[in-house]
Amino acid sequence: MSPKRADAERNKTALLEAAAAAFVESGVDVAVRDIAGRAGVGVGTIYRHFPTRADLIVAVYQHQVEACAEAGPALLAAGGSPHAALGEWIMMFVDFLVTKHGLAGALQSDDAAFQTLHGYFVERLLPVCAQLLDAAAAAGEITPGMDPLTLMRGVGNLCIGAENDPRYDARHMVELVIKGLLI
Amino acid sequence: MSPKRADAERNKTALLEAAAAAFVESGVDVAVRDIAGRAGVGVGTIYRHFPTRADLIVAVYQHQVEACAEAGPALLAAGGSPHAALGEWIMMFVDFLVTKHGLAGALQSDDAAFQTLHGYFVERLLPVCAQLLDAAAAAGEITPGMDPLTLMRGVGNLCIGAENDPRYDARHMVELVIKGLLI
DNA sequence: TGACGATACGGAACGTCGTTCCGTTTAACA
DNA sequence: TGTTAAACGGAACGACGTTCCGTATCGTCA
Repeated sequence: MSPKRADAERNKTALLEAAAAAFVESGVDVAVRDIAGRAGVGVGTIYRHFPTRADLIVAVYQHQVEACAEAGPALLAAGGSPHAALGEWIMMFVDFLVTKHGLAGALQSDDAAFQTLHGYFVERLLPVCAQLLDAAAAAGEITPGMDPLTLMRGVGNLCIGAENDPRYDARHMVELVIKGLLI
Repeated sequence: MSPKRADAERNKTALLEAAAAAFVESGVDVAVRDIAGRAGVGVGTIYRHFPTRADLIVAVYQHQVEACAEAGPALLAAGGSPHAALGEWIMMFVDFLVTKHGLAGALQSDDAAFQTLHGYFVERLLPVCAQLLDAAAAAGEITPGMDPLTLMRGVGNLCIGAENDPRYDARHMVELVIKGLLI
């Protein structure tokens, strides 16, 4: 499964570090050549390790997405109300998204290359969101029937551009949504 | 003020029609050459009449934005509660946005060329939104202090991608926001 | 250790796009 | 109808994502 050759492994690591730095500095839409330059490799090497930009983005942020996914059940078990847990979890997701320049935008792009990215987030986080919604609905705190995908996509959309314009308060919008979920 | 030469006027009209058709078919991100081809002109002619893509988009949708702006005071004067008027007005805005492929996305783009577009929407619709918010706050229906720009941008963001994925219900998300505004 | 085959590398090359620029055309008017 | 200024068209340019292949390097085995 892991690459056989040592140089391949080295380049993959260098690319992940270079991409992470480039994403922070220039957003996830940074030019492929920039990432390759930072890592000291040719552009061909990028495409060999990460066939699409989405693969690279997923690899860079995998750990943080995983942490977010695991936080869901933990918040639910912490003892507060399910609706409060849902609210806190969503805010964690928002905090993650708004600090990644352009990630929220890439998440909703209809470009075929980003389907992998969208798919990964949905696959990993949607069940967590659904579990929190179910718990809150079972507790009679929110109106049942809220679609988890719509909620997650909506929250993701609300984060778009939040880092560019200080006048736009994405967190406030998300708080309105969470409040609007209540019975 | 109006162009002196008849061919210039003709081309401008042809471009507006071609752009409107192209936007419907391929979204507001359609290639410049496509629009020029539809209108039977060279690409240079596009840039002469509409220096930026935003100028063209604004020109195409100006009438509908104007209608939306004028609907605000009308809804307020119709006699219902201010919060209901605000909700209806926002839904009008949503109905407008979700039928224009990619317009919501372009609205929040941080590309400098789209500042004109963003600026036009803000300039024309923000005061209307502010008036509705003030009326609802004065009536004690919503918590005061909601920033109109945040609300408008948030609603616009919620509409992004709504036309591409039938599983995502942008209107439901906006309804949650409107409900969340209530005291 | 040295040579060989497989694997991975680098960057030139290609197509697409937005944008600019200028030689050519054409409308307006005297 | 001749003159002139305005407008036109599309070639040209640079940036970008992506592909491709000649070359370099790694791992292995005699």
